[in-house]
Amino acid sequence: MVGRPRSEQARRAILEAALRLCERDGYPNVTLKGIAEEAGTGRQTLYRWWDTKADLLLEAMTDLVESSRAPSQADLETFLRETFALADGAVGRVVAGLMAEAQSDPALAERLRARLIGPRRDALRAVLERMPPPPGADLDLLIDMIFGVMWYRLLNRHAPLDAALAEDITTLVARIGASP
Amino acid sequence: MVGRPRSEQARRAILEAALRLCERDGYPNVTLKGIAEEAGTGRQTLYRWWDTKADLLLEAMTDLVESSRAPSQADLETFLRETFALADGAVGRVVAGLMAEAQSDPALAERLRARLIGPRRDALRAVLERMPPPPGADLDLLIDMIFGVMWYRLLNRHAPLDAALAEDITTLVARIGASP
DNA sequence: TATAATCGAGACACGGTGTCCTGTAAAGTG
DNA sequence: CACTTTACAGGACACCGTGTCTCGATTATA
Repeated sequence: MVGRPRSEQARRAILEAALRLCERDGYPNVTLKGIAEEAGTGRQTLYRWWDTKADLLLEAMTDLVESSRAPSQADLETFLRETFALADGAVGRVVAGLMAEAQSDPALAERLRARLIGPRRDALRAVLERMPPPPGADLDLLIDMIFGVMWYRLLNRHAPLDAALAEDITTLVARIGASP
Repeated sequence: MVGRPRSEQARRAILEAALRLCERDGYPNVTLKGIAEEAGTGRQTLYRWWDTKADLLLEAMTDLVESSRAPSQADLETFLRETFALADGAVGRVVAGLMAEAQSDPALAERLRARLIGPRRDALRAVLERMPPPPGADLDLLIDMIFGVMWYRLLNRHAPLDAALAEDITTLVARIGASP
């Protein structure tokens, strides 16, 4: 086990090419063949390091989300506004594509939960617990309802993910906390 | 414009074959070629009447949902329990597959909203408006949160869609209605 | 220098899609 | 009873993305 080391340059070129193509053509229209050509790399190099297109984009997404990590010390409305702003753009389309693909790939579904969805749930839980006063209701259900709205709108696109939604949700959560 | 009429027998055979294969292999693993073979029909017959696999399954789903239409005169908890029971089985998997495919097919997304999601939203709205007392909060947001949980769990599969969830949501909605 | 793992590049089989064609069957019309 | 029109089952075909394999060249360690 010595050999030539993995080229970090090739890895970055591939991930950046994948993101570029996702923005231009949309996640579902991106192919591994196209990524290799856009990155100027051999196709085998992709298959050596990632199992599928989804696996590759999941790595690109985690890199991107972790780099632009929100302070998370914020209050609920700020947290939601920043989360929705991220989800409303190209990142949201890619993540929606990953969720779509996870419907036919249980292993991807597992990684998606572990690397993206789980951590975001933990972050929202921390924000809710720090609220004055913390809502008395079942926190898990509250998280499901808040992120449920986000995913529902992200996938079904019947309404926007904007600052108004962040405000409305915050108001509603406050009402729940205020009731006996 | 006279000619041989469309074979209702072939139509039913195709839709039933599609549902059978979805239960056996899962929606994403079903192919138009496989459906034609299972139904004992020519492939051109499928392409003549449906544009895509999703289009075909959407028709099968609407047929099925309309045939097993819930009374909808029920209270919120009953309505949710019946809805979740339907979504928790094979129907839910197919619908999740349709939503997944809609991420790469805007026309399908449109039909999905018009034929399945929209009507269910209307039904839930009617139930909420009939509640004593009707929740004062924004009904659209409430619908988004309730069906949001359902879709979130249906797609992400981190928790079940069961009677307990129906009860918890009903309790939470009652608390919202009780607060000023 | 020898070994080992990488790199870009291309060839290949496989499978699903969507179109086209053939011969046959079932309706309406003269 | 012909004639026209459309649907039917079945097969052939090109197209495209996937995933595996091979090749010679490159870049590290021992």
